[in-house]
Amino acid sequence: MRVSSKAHYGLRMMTEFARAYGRGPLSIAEVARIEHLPLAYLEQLAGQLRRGGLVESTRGVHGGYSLTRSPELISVLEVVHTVEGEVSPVECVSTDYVSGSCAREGECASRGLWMRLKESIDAVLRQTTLAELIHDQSLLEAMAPAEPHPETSHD
Amino acid sequence: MRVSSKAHYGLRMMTEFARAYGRGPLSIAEVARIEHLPLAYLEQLAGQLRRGGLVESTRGVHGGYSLTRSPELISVLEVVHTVEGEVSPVECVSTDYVSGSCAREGECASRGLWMRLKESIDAVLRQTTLAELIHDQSLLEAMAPAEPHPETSHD
DNA sequence: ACAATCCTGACCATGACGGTCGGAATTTCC
DNA sequence: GGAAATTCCGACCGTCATGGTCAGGATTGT
Repeated sequence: MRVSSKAHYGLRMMTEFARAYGRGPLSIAEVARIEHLPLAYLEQLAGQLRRGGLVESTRGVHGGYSLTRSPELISVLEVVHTVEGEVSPVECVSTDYVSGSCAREGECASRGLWMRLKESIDAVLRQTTLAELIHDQSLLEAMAPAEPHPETSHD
Repeated sequence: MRVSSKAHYGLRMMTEFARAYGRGPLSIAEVARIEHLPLAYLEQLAGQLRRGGLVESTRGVHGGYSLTRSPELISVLEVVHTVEGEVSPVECVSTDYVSGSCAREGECASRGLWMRLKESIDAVLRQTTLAELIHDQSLLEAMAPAEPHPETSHD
C-alpha cells in the first residue's frame, strides 16, 4: 500500500512544470537539477506524461516541457494515473474488471471494502491540484524562511 | 497503489476465523479448502497473525486457530498492519519516520498530500471490522441465493 | 503408535521497479 | 553549415519484494 517512486517522481516533475507555467518550456535537465532526480529516468516519465496529454514538448535548444493546462486544472489523480496506471487496491475493483472473472465474486466478503477504499483514495487525489501543491509549499516557505533545518541543508 | 495478495489472503483467512468464532479452532487446511488458497502459504500468514496477537493456535489433532477477540473488535486495519506492516504511501509519512531524514522535507510540496492520503486510507480500514465483513456477505447471499452467476461456477 | 496439526527456516522463481545507456531526431544559435 | 541543446526511443540491467514451495520438527488428541 504505497505510492511508487515513479508516481512520486512524476508528481515532483509536474510541480516543477506547474511552477514554470506561463514562462516557456522547462527542460528535464533543469528538473533533474532542482529536484535531484536522475535525468535519464525523468526522460522516461516525461514521455509518459506527454503521451498522456498532460504536458507538451518542445525540442531543440530552448526546448523542454510545459503543461497543456493550467495547474488548477490538473489533479494529482491524473498525474498518478498517467505514470502508474489506475490505482486499485485489488484487481476486482479496477474499472476494466470484467464481471465474473473472479470466481469468488459472489461470495467475496471484502469487495465492498476495497471499493470503498479505492473511492476514498481517488477522492483525496482528485481533490488536490498541482496549483494547490505549489501554493501550499510557498505558504510553508513564507512562514519559516529564517529557520532552515540544520539537517536538511543539502542533497 | 495496491493491496498485496498477502494482505488480501490474510484478510480472507481472518474472515474465516471470524465465521468460526465461538465454535472452536479452525485449521488452516479448512481455510485453504474453503478459500482456495495455497495451504503452505497460509501457514506463514497464520504465523504472522499469531505473533501479532490476532489469533491463537491450538496444536494437535483438532487444532487450528481462533480469534483472540470478538470479530466486532478486530478492524481490517489491524489485519493489514499485522501481515503487511504499516500502510504508508511514502516513507516520510510513516510513524517511525525520523524528522529530517528526507533532505527535501522543508521544501517538499507533496508531503501534506501524502499524509492526508494515509489518513484517509487508515480511516477506511479502521472503520471496518471483521464482523461487518461477514455480515455484509451474509446479506449479499441472502438477497441473491437463487441466481448464481454462470461464469463464477468453479475455482 | 499414528495421524493431524502447528511451527520453522530455507529455498526459489518471477516480475516490477528504479535506473542506465546509446543513439537518433529536431531545433536554435553562431 | 555545424555545434550544442534538447526531446525521443528502445534496449538493457541489477535488485528486491512477492508469492509460493518444501522438508522436517514439535505437539497433541485418539
